[in-house]
Amino acid sequence: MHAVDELTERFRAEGLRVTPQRQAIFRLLHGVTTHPTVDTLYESARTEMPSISLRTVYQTVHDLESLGEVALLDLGTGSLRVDPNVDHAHQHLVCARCGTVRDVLVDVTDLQLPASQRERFTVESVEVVFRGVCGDCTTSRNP
Amino acid sequence: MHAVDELTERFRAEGLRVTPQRQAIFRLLHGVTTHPTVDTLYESARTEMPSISLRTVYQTVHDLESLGEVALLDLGTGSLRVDPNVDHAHQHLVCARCGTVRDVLVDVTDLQLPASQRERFTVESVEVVFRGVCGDCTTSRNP
DNA sequence: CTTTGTGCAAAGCCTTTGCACTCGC
DNA sequence: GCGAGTGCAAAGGCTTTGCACAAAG
Repeated sequence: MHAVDELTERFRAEGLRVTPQRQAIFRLLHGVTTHPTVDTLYESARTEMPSISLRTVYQTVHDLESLGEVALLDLGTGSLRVDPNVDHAHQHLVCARCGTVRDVLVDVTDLQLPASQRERFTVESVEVVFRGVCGDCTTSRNP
Repeated sequence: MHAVDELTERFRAEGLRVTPQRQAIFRLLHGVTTHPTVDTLYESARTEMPSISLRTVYQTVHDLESLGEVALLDLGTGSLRVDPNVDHAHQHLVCARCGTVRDVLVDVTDLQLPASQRERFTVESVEVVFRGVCGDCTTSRNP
């Protein structure tokens, strides 16, 4: 995801307005390597801007998604997660215990549809989710 | 997924009871190659058993999942889908337009975590979702 | 000044749950 | 008969939306 001032330019170029609320969200997401839920993001934003509303957070992350600045992931954890790391293709590790999502670089270009399917379905993207247990959960609680 | 009478046995062996409602659901799911939502399944069941409730459908599919007879998928289409095809590993094609889910056989055993991650995350399963546009949607509506 | 963004609260969608009754086994 | 299953309706999460006001450009 781009930095705050670059996002400001991009938003204006698209006819979108840039408010202090939006800039706070830009700042919170920039450089982050986690995958916060919308609610987490909302709570973080509230610490520095107590009156911000959940609606603003949703609208802003959707605008960011439209511009291709973030990806919104539904990884089956019950809520939307914002992935600000959209530059290079990466996949996700999802911990079944704590729900944490982590990036992992796995080359996925080898994954091709069998020839029989290739004419009947146009692939636009491939998502790979590794489900399992993260290191923290393994050490803290044995099954 | 097993046939109705085999499921009946399995359920009883687990101390679960088998009712006409459950058998109707067994019947509707057996041999199906689609991935119905819970609601679709509910509507189908109602045609032959009008008094059945949504709760029964949810409880039954969860019981089936516990026995490993079906998989419950959250593919980001907004609702749970029941996949009665759990025998051999397969992946999914999800149409971004109509939401249809289709199976596809793609060998995924080559997908390994990089060595750096392998000690910090225990993979239990790998899910691959191909997102794109299915044949029906391509022919019926060009962008 | 026009138009988009914001805050609040309400509505939506899907899934889960509490309760009393039914019915397998 | 005991206990799991059922139906109903209500409650729970998370996300979206209608409205009136505020503020960006």
